[in-house]
Amino acid sequence: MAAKPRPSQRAVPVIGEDSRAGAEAARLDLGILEGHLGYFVRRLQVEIFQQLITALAPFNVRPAQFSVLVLIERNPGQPQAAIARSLNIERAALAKMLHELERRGWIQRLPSVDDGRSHALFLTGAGEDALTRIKALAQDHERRLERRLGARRYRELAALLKDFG
Amino acid sequence: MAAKPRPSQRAVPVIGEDSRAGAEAARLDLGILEGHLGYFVRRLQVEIFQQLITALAPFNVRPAQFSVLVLIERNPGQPQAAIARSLNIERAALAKMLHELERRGWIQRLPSVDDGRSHALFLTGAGEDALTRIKALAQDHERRLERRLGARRYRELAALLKDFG
DNA sequence: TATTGTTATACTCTATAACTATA
DNA sequence: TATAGTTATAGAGTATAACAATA
Repeated sequence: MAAKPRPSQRAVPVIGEDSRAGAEAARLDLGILEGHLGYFVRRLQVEIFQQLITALAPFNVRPAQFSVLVLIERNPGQPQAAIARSLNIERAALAKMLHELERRGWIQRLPSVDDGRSHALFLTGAGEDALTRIKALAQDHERRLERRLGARRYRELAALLKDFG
Repeated sequence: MAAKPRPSQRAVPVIGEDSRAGAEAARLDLGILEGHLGYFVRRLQVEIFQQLITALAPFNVRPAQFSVLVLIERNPGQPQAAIARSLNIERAALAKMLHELERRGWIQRLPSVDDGRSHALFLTGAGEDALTRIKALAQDHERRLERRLGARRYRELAALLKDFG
């Protein structure tokens, strides 16, 4: 079928309500995607992470590494499994990540006194120093995001997302 | 340093306002992550996509493939670059994805009449049939998501995310 | 010169499975 | 038997660079 499909090449851009000056490229019709929350959540998440990665580039830290460092700082002595559960990271992935953070001299793994199987995680002094500066960069990023979204939208989004856990 | 770090193994779970019955595992203190919108956007996005992937599993379709099929259906004859731009997908990644969709017999690439470099994209009959059913599964998923978030929160989130473009 | 589609590479993430050592 | 940590693998997503054909 469709041996001779109509070449319905409509160069007419289907733009939505957003018709700013010099809209660079034609936006296509999103169809049913307009009704899918996940599409918009994904786009926002990608934009935020791209900017966060750029913001943390001076320390070559990825968002996931940042979140692990923060949890270790706030919950010293916890085993890997607890960190992994709290952040929804696979144990295997976390182990690899911790090797890298240990190689950089930012974290320590000490044998747990309670449980011979587990490691108690701590930041080193260098890790604390690095994280202090990384957190400052992350806060700058967050303030830029707040400006980008507008203070009201930022606040409402945060409230909606936080009380759904 | 920290030759003898205090074994501050506090098994006391730091739980927030969410103290449901049988809170399975101790939630750790998220620290500064509580103030980062990206953290919560990411968690929601991961949950939505995991459920969507499960919902679309009968057709072995990934979210990105789904969005490409929808855009081709709604914008027949468009070249690959237009799809890639609209969905924020790399041209190279889209080319690979289209090969797979073509292999399944869901899409066609015809030489563009306007531009010798580009391919005009169309769904095949089989592609239209598949997409009709895939969209139904996606809609079921969306209704589950709406129930999961609550109708009010779902509606407010959608409104906030859609008008930020 | 710039753009379209393509191939190739690399790196991250994610998901599994299998293994050890402990519980 | 279950759990903690490790290693290995495979798949998907993302980001680049390079190339041929065309504009």
